[in-house]
Amino acid sequence: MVPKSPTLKDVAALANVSRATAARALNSYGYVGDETAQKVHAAAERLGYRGNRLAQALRNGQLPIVGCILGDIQNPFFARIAHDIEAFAREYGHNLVIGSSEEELEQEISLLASLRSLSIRGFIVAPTSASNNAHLKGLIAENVPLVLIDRVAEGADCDSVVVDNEGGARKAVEYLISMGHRRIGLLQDDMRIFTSRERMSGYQTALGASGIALDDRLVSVSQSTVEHAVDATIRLFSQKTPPTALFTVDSLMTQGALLAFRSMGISIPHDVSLIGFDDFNLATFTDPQITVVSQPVSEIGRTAARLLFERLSGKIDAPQKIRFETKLIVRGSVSRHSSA
Amino acid sequence: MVPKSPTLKDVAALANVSRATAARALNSYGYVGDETAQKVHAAAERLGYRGNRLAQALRNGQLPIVGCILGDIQNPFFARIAHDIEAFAREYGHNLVIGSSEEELEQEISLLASLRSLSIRGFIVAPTSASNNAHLKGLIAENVPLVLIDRVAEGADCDSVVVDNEGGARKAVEYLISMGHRRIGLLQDDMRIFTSRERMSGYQTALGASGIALDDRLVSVSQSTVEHAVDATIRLFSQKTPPTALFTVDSLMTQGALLAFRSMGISIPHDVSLIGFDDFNLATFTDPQITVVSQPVSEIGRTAARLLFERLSGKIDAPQKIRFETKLIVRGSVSRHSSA
DNA sequence: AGACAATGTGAGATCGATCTCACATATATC
DNA sequence: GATATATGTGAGATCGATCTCACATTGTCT
Repeated sequence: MVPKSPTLKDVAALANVSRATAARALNSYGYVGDETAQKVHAAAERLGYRGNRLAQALRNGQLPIVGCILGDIQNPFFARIAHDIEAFAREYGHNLVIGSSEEELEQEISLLASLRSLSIRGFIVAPTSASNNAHLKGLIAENVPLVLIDRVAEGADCDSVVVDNEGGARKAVEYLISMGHRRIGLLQDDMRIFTSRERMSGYQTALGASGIALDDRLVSVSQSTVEHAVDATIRLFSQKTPPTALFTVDSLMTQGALLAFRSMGISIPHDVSLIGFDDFNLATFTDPQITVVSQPVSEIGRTAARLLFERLSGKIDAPQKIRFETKLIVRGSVSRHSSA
Repeated sequence: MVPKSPTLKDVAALANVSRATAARALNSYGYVGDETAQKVHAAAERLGYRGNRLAQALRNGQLPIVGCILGDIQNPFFARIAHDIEAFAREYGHNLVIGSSEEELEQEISLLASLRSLSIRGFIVAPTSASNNAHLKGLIAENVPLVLIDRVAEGADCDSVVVDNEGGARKAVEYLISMGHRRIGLLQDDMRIFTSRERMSGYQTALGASGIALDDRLVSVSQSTVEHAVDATIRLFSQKTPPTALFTVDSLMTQGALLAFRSMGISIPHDVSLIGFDDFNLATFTDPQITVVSQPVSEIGRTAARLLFERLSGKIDAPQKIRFETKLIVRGSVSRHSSA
């Protein structure tokens, strides 16, 4: 029969002191005699005492855990973000709980409630909906440390880290237009998502500025997986007069578009030009190399974590809203389009 | 000033009953009068009472959280595993804490200790070291629910989910040999890692069976990132007599190899044949499409989670050691090598 | 009517750590 | 020597929920 984990009570008993004295000795606060402290440490060592952070948390009102609710950890962008947040949290003696909203509002709400009831210390959330955010406002109203990442939510006045989605998308589409394209397709995520709205807005603004009419037939909606993007791309390019260029709103969709073009026998950039939002591992390997709107992924997660831990350590000034710039990286997947 | 979260005490006071009665009403156990139950539920509703799982956990001795310690969440293989475990955990009312060991033994030990002191319910771990595992044996000895994933550890007698690394690697190398290759390179991870050892063993066994002498110059060690793999591949192929084929032990290394070959002007499969362990999103997109040893990623995470939750629910029979088969998927990155 | 079981409820112990207050002793200052 | 401060320690309250035991009432069976 394996004994239960040693508790402070056990340490105190072995050291022949009270629990309060043992606590003072182990945590170096208040007054403790030198000899007594040594006895307590020796007892703790002998028993293999490691403490119960659960009990600490109940007394303090907070569990040293931060929560991270993203769309899908399988998206390399979110995986990188989670990785950086976990590394940051670890440096501050915290652990990271992850939850995938899977872009479902109810699931996001449920996850937040679940983690709230664990009394975790704070949240980094990529909101599923740009507009349905009473649950986020509720957290803010209760002064729960919260940082929005990758997306913001209407009326949610708290720290946030995003990139210039609209500007990045606009530059991409402007570039395609400057290369002679007029029928530019858009591979789009759910319009409830902030980044989709912003990137769509950039797409529309660029077209509008060039006097090109919006054409709904050139926009295809896909969930953010390679598989869904393959289908959406095939739908888009099976039309009678398909686009001559495609702009995709994340790297999984870019990869899905590549697979779809291959299966359709469409050559890039000969038959169709392609620009994707967000860089990815093999973007420089594919033939041709993919032109992308890159975002500073190495900064986003870390900055969000820093903002959160600043809140956790008591910072109370106005919410910080950080918006990183993007950069159009011109590689080889765009060719000039000339109409006959 | 925002009030603190309502507690059971508040609910009991509003309903004019004791805390015990309120608890019985809200959790549907013991005897509670109908009218009393209604009053308690109405009070809870009115106060927005959501409970404190921290206090519950202290009383029960366990936090409804499971921990997942993998190498690096950015590896798509681990991202998929974490995703599936989190989804499974959520169905059982648990949350998932992740920790990246970053293939550092001390970090894995520290993470495990950290999570132990939170009294979380169980662990799924991809051990950093095949042989240094006293910390894992310690958990097992204390009957902590533990499932090893992707790798096992010597002497750690607990549930595990792996694939046939040795067999998969052997098949890959046998295939290269059958295509006439004799100088077969290996892009390898740290040899402390179980999967590296196994895949190396498969590589060696296949060469040995064909009477081909092992050549240390054909083995390059890399950490499991695209960047490191690029460097390791360049080192391997900058030799006077480089390999005519390359076997890489994970998908990030495969991608790194591709990038390295591009930068070196090496053509696949014309100049070098390539087989990678583990499939990846664009393996069928690249030109040529990459031949891979595929593992059932959609099964691994879920199976590990199922085993863990079976333990959590009281299963006490002998540890289950599951080993999935792999499959060689022949695509276009291997060509026949004929010596002049 | 009496015995026994079912029903309903509240008080307080418990989980394990932290913290405060009370008490005792030692030291410093006037 | 008296007073104030510093030092050292233990008892028990506290966090918030669950659970057990004690007590009271109601219902059933003989």
